[in-house]
Amino acid sequence: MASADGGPATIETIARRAGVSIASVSRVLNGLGGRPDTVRKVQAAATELGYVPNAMARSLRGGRSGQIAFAMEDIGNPVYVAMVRRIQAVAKEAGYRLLLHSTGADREEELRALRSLADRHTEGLIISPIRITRDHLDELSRAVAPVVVIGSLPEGVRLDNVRVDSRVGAAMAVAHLVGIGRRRIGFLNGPLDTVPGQARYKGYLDGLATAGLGGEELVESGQFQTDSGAEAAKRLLARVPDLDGLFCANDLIAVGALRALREAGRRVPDDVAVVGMDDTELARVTWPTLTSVGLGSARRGELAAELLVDRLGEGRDREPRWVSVTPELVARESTRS
Amino acid sequence: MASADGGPATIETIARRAGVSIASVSRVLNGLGGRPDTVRKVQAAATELGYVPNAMARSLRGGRSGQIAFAMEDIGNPVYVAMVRRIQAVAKEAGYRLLLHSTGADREEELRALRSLADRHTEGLIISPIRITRDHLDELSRAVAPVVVIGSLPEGVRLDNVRVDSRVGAAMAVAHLVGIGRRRIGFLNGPLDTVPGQARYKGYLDGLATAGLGGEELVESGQFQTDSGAEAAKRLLARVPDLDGLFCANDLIAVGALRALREAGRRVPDDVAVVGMDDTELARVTWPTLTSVGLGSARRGELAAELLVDRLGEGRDREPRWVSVTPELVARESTRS
DNA sequence: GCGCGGGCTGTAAACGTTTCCAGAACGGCC
DNA sequence: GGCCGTTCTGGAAACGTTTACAGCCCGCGC
Repeated sequence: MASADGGPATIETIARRAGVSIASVSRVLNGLGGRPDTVRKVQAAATELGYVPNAMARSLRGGRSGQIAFAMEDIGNPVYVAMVRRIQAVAKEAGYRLLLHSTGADREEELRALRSLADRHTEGLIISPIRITRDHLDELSRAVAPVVVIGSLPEGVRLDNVRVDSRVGAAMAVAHLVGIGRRRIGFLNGPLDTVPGQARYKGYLDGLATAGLGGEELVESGQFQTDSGAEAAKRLLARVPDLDGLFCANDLIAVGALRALREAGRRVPDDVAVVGMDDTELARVTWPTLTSVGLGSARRGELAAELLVDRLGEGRDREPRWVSVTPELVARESTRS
Repeated sequence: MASADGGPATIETIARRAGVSIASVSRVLNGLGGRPDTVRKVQAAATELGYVPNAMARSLRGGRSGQIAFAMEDIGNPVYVAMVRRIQAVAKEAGYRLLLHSTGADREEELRALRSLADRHTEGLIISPIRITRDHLDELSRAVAPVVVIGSLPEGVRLDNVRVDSRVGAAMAVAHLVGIGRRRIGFLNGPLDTVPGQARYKGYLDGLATAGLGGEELVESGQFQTDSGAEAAKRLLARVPDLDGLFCANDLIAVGALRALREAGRRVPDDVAVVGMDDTELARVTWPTLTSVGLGSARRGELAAELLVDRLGEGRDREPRWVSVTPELVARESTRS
């Protein structure tokens, strides 16, 4: 139990009570040896006083805060939930606490996260930016502590990086739709000026070209969100009444599309087959359940966390490492033929 | 730009370059006056050196870490997403960072969160425990820094608290089902040994009693999760083939139930009308969209954060405050008559 | 011209640790 | 019993801030 005498116990309090020096207290509490009876006395005093080390003082001296951070766009997107879970697990395993920044894709917020590296609050950062500008990269490379990026980086950037080829993933989605006999395949995308928006758009074109369906782009863009997806779907249906396949740039958009299709009286998959992307928990929950291209979000989170933890320990000076994960299509009811 | 000379700039570096003492540097940087030319010199030096104050040193001296934490059961549950969003907003507004603990309802994990109060890492904690034992309360009341509980507390506990009467909410759900003519109303609950499990169960009974339908309990219990909800629904259907209304203790369970009902060939709402609870984003995404009893999760998060921030500032010594939010039923397709 | 008050300034202490260093205690060996 | 090597110990410095305190300089009023 904590003693009543002026604030929480410190090593000094313990030292006095045990009749030893603060240096000995510190050593015993950190398991660095000591004579058996010294150890006993110190431990007794510590538990009697309900001692808890002051993390701030420890960090100040040791230069380690024991915290890492993950900056993502939006905690509401289930794709990040999967990442956070695994990052959390790896971080905890390695003795780090996890700080979460939900940036809303706001540049200012991302900078706040970077700044907490500079103020020593946070020892390392995992960031998953959806827009990457030259500016961005400069900031990130100049950061005073290790940064791991989840998402594709331009060639030559010297940062640890976990990526997935979502262009290939998008092409897989189109190929799957073609494989079940669809020919008028639309694409609901997020903003084109984002990294994933670009990659998935290119993959969609790749897929059409491979199937010999090129030449006509049935594309609508919006945000990577449900409501926006529903609206985009409505616009596309109005433009292309004989649509029979639909690829959506993420599961949230797909969920919106399913709703819009239903409201327009189209049956899924009979009239229009739908494929989402990210393979989040949502895909198992909709009706019909949603075929989706998994981009290994849990795995990416895990890899990123491992890279970061490694760089904070052993791998302090190793070369930047680029790791990648391969997309995988999970077929469900929305494309049953 | 940071200077190359041995590590990041400190007030000492600045002091040397500006030709003043570290005390003056500190004062200028904190806006505590100084002669105009001193101020100018210090500010110039600080920006030239790209100075960022070391948060650990500052916390050590000032006793403030600028961090608060939120401990919840599972980041995957959308009900917490809503809370986190608002807590985040309030915290940021008041100049605090938010640390998230996903405890998995594990006692050990909750204790870890409490311990980070003791080690001064975190200045205050918002916790939403689903099980509350005497033990729990003792720990919480004994915490060395302010704690706000989201969830109902027994009488007499001296802790800030934000609550919602989910018993009344559950009764509302049943009343709504009765109102559209349902008579064989089932209930899919989470674990009975949790606070929400208890309250919702009682509310279900209240609802039946009010409608004169008491006497027969069509209840199945499981976890507060989708898959568990689907299984519970299956069991209930097997037992009660003529079920025509179903109240689920949260939206995740309801989503599972919708799936199970569909697989069993029951139409919603024609054969079985369904009501969920929490009114999460999921409710707008399912098909049919889900009628759900909202428990003001965003509002509860916001209130809790405000209580905590207040207690960390002005309200240091005020009496514990209990705030409550009223449930609200949002009717959607799953109970359209 | 002198004394006085007010603003600035610098020195130093404090926050609670960890760790370097020199010296003390101890055990074993001849 | 003396010497040596090992193990353990306590004093003190260091981490980077903030802040109490005392001294300085300045301008003002008499």
